[in-house]
Amino acid sequence: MAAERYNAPVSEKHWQKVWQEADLFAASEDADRPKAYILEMFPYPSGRIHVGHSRNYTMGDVLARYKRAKGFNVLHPMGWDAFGMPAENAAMERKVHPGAWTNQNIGAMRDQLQSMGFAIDWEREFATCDVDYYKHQQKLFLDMLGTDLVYRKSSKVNWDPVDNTVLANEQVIDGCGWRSGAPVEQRELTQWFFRITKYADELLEALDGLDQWPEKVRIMQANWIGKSEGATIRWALDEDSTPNAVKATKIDEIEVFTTRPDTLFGASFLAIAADHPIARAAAEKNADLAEFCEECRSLGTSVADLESAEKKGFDTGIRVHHPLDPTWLLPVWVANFVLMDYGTGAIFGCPSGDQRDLDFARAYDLPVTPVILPKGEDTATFEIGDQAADGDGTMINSQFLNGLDPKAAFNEVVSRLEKMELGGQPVATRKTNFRLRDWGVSRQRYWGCPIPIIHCDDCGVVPVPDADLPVELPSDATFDKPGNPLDHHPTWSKVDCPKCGKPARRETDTMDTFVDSSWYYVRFTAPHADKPVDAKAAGYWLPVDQYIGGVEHAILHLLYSRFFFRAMSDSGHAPNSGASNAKDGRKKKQKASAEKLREPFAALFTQGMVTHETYKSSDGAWLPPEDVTLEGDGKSRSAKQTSTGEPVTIGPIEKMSKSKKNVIDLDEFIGNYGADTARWFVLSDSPPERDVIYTDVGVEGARRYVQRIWRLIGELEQKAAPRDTPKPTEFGPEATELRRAVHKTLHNVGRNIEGLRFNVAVASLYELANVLASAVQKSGNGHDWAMREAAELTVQMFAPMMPHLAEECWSRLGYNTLITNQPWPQAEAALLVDDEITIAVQVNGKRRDELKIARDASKEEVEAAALALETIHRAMEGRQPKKVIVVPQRIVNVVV
RNA sequence: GCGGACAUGGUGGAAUUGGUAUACACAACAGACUUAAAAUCUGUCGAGCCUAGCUCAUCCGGGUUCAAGUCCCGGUGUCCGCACCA
Repeated sequence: MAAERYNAPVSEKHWQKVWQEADLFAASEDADRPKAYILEMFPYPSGRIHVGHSRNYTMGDVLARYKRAKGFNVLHPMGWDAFGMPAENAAMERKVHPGAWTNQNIGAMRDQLQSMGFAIDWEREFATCDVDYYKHQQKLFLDMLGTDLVYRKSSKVNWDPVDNTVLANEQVIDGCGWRSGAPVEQRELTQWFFRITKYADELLEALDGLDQWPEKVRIMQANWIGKSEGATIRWALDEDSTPNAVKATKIDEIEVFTTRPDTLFGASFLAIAADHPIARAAAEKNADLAEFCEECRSLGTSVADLESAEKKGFDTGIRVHHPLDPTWLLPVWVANFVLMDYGTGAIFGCPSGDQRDLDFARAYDLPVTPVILPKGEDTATFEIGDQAADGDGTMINSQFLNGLDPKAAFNEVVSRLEKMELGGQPVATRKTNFRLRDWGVSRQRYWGCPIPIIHCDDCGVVPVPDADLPVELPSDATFDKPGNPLDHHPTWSKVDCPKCGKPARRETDTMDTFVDSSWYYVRFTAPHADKPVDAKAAGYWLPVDQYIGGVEHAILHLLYSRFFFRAMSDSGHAPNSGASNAKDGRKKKQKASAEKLREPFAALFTQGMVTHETYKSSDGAWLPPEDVTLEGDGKSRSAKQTSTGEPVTIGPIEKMSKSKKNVIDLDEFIGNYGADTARWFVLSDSPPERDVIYTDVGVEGARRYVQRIWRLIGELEQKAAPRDTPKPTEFGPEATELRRAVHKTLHNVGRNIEGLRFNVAVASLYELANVLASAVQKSGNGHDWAMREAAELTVQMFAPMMPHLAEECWSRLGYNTLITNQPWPQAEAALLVDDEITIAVQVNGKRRDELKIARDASKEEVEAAALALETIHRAMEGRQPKKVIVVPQRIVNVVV
């Protein structure tokens, strides 16, 4: 028989060409077939695709090919999230235009994706930096502005005083600018915002309906939205301690938001943000306070930095009156952990009931009064140590609240405060607060979608008229100095006011790239339409049936998209419900509600990353794996640099990233092993939602399987019955055994692909290969027919995962059709169940033996058979069974 | 700091969701084929012991249950997100 090796590079090129010429993956609306929109999060064109990236596209591709075989009309597009900072950095460092750099990267990465043999409709490809894409985005922006979903307000940015430029959080390292090293300041800029908070409740409520999303993502989003029921409480400033600078502002109270008004009698201080108006005013005449506020501001705008910094405060000297006891004065502190953006920018601290407040009180020697007595504690002996009592209990030391539980106390105290007045207004008001903030989208950068606005001295903010769209980026910008190139451009921003005709200025800020990725999945449904959304196409394809991407997008990208999709609908860009698919039963049910289709992604899957060891040379530079030679194994492993022979430090296993150089380039990989091996490898072993570690030996295993299957199919083909041999009416035991294994595997592979458990599908195909290997040695009644069936079904099973190899095998089996066009085979139900099964028999929960018995044996029969076992008797040691638990087809447990 | 996850042999992991723990793969070891190597094939492979068998093992400590890798409570460790990275 032909023992030649499968030549992957040659075959793969061939079949890719065949598919392309047959135009197999072009999608079009077809109301007669159920649709499946499979989408992987589109990539940022960073330059090269590495094996890490290829994993989620492979998963999507397997699903797309599988759904196609199941008869679905599949949309599986690809595009580029092409705006963003790396292109601008490249422009500064290498003097290439961001557009040129980006397009070059896109070209290279498209080639790489195509060499993986993905079943993508390339006709629909676009990049978000294409004018034809972002002009529609400008239209969406304007329509949202028209429906009050967009507005301007002042907001803080990280400012590098040396480079005179705005810094992203990732460009701030230990409070200093990444290029200049200068301490970062905060600056207020007027910026554009999307009113995502308008949808806070809806976005939260709708999470319940996303039952095909991972629970953890829904929880994270719910926490991010952070709905909390509480109250605002107003505290009057004590006149004697209030400095004149504060009095001059006419502010005579501090409003705090709290979720725990019940602990009001445990209050020992108020803490306000460094940017609170009172803090600002007080700092004017207090140099020490001003310095402290400045210190708070130098922490930057990142919440993570703020909250993990040491908790610090500064006593302003100002005192406030307790709302329920005007003679009780509390100090007002400025604290670095209070955020101006959240609530009212002021809190009251109850140290006994909140760990952070307690730590703060202990550090600054503020009083600690317990107000909640935990269950099981005694009033007389209860004391707060270094643990706050933040649980349930009974109110104490709280006057009229004593004896109530916290929930009742909450209502009691708020009701009372609502009736009290301060300056003619109620002292307290019930309030629902959200942690979610409006989405600031202004970026002081060149490489993004221009915000289509004109600023006129007379008319103010003027939207660019539709007829003047698109506002295109100038191609002749310069990148030799820091700051926004659009600001530096000599002429671009100069424009006449569309209203009054006088000279005016264009907005030079561009949009956050998250805007680009918030609606690309809609655009894929009609990428060449002359409006942003073709309502009919969108109505047919949406929602995305399976969205696949990294967990790192669990909150921002996905929440922004959920918002943006709603905002599009509410500003006149809704998908047309009438276009929805009538033939699909499931769709029919959705049709009624499709009119208010609000969720863009019906199902979400978050896949893990591909990781790799990192290597560092003696001078601390990262080294790519191809320049590292490994020696020994286990504890004695060592490495040296191939090119220099210098010793190399083996670092931790980390996510493949360009910056650490621990990437395996896809081209190189495909050149060595072929696309199918790459596909098989990234699907193997690790569950798809978990990280997979790249190792050469793991790849070898995948490569061996490719060759092994190729050989096995060849051997089976040689010994099998000719094509179209009629199915025998009877099969011998060998043939039946083989057929059972094949059909069971078929059942499992389908089930596991559908559940995206690719590693399990792969394992069952490995198992099947072992069965096939022994089957080729056997013969018997009907066995040659069973071998042909086995060969054909096996090839069909792995076709979604290794499509090139499958085509090659299919043609070797004598077909001149494409396996890519074959329907998914149906497993024979009768072969899936065994007549006789093996169940375990336990005594007192310990397995002592197993029992072979007819599948449909009754409980009594199973029990009798189990008790008759000699081993069970021995294990019972003469004791009488107290109880015998029989779980049909599972287990018997004898309790003695 | 806050929020979310994860932890099973030397290694990646499986376990029909509470029912025979360690499927499948990798590595290792032994053997077959070969002048030799590669490739391929076969076998062994959680630990311990008084080895026809028994005991102990799913990060650590408790609990629920006839039965726990799976559920509950308390720890430890690792990873991810935290709003201008994409």
